[in-house]
Amino acid sequence: MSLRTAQRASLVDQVIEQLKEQITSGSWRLHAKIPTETVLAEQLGVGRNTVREAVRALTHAGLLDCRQGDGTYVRATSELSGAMARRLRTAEHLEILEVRRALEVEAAKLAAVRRTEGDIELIEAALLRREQAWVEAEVDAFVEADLAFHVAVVEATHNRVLIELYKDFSAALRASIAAAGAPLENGHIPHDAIARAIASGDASAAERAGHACMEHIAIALTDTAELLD
Amino acid sequence: MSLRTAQRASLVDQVIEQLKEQITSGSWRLHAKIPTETVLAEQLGVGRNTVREAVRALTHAGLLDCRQGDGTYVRATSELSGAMARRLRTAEHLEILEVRRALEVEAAKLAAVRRTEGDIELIEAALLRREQAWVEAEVDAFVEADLAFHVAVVEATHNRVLIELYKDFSAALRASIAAAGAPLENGHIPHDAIARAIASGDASAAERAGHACMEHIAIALTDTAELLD
DNA sequence: ATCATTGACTTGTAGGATGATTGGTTTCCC
DNA sequence: GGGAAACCAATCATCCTACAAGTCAATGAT
Repeated sequence: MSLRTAQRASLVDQVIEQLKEQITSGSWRLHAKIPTETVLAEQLGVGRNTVREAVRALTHAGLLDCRQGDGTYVRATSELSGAMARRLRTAEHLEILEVRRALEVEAAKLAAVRRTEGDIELIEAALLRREQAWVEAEVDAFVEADLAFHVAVVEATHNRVLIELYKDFSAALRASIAAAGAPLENGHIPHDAIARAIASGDASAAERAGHACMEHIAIALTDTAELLD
Repeated sequence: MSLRTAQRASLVDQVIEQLKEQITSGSWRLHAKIPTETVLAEQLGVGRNTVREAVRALTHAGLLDCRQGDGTYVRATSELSGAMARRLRTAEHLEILEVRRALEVEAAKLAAVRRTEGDIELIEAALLRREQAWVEAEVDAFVEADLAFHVAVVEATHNRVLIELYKDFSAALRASIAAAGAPLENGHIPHDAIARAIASGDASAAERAGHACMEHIAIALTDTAELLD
């Protein structure tokens, strides 16, 4: 047996896990204020120092944000999204797009094979919201629904590593999109072909549709870049 | 060690910075035992709780390792992929492989188009080291050269986002491989086809070779999994 | 209405007390 | 002498109280 792989979870580590659970599960939303240290200590049945050490660890990891005299807030929903956001901010759109292509095309392919009925429903619901926001020209709702669609596709792969990686990525993406000003011309990009291919379980069609989608975005990107010149 | 009592940042953050400084500067080497909490508190002129919170933050980040009743040791000299490593530790090999496939196939395709002469040299050098380690049956050197090869391919894309993402990923991968015991049967997997396709600038050949490589690994994985049953 | 004051609440820091765990030392028995 | 058990000191783990410092909103005087 290997040396100390399974060491007894310390109290602080348990608290860290529970706090992370609250964040990732959505019980504590982004920018929400979490209970005070005293309350948390009571609820979790541990001392305030234990809570503090856990909160400090998550603060250093970028998930929480403590303000003396005010409270503690959720800064990010995952540990990587903070670092990722920093990274993406200085990156070129084309570079980001190439990574998206890598992840999303593979995701579409896998999703076509593994999707459940529930996955299909989620994907189509997001697609519907996306189109509705498109005809109503609601930028925020459109971006949100667009990201929700892609996340739903990735979740249909049931690959936890891929899902978490992509969620971090898309969270950073949202910031990037919002900062750059969302180009609503992307509305006509054929997302429905992806959804259909996944629903029908056709992996190669899903791959082709994913590639086509990314190709459209690449073209839209270069178009807007030319417009800005 | 010098101790300052500036007040601009919080005390804990200052202590975190000073501890990190000791680690990255090399004053505390890898696997070295660091002073006890009490001593650190005295040296830094802060309370023991402050030291504890700082140590806890670095422990959670993967830089330190606390052992009750023994002491605290330096576990790593950089926190680049602490979160990623934690995540991959609980993941299935197949899940990780699917993400690798997504990133590496796209990387091979892009590298075929963008590689410079220098990239080709690095790739082939890594390939050479890999084969040499294979015939000499040196496990550590083989794993190192194998990862170096893939990193070199990714770097040939000249996509900074992809490069950093993959580097974090592969660093975590190394730990995972080392923990699982490297299956040296993977030696026969055709990496040279990827290298040739990239050198000749044939993107679709590179894509096919990348897929083939991942396919081989997948088969090797399921084989070893069956052997373990 | 405006603005300074106050007070409640919250996080930041300090330090002590006690328990749990580890590693080394000593002792004791054979 | 050798080995095992008991012991002890060092260290981290947790909890506690106390106070400092910061924020925010209600209060009340102007």
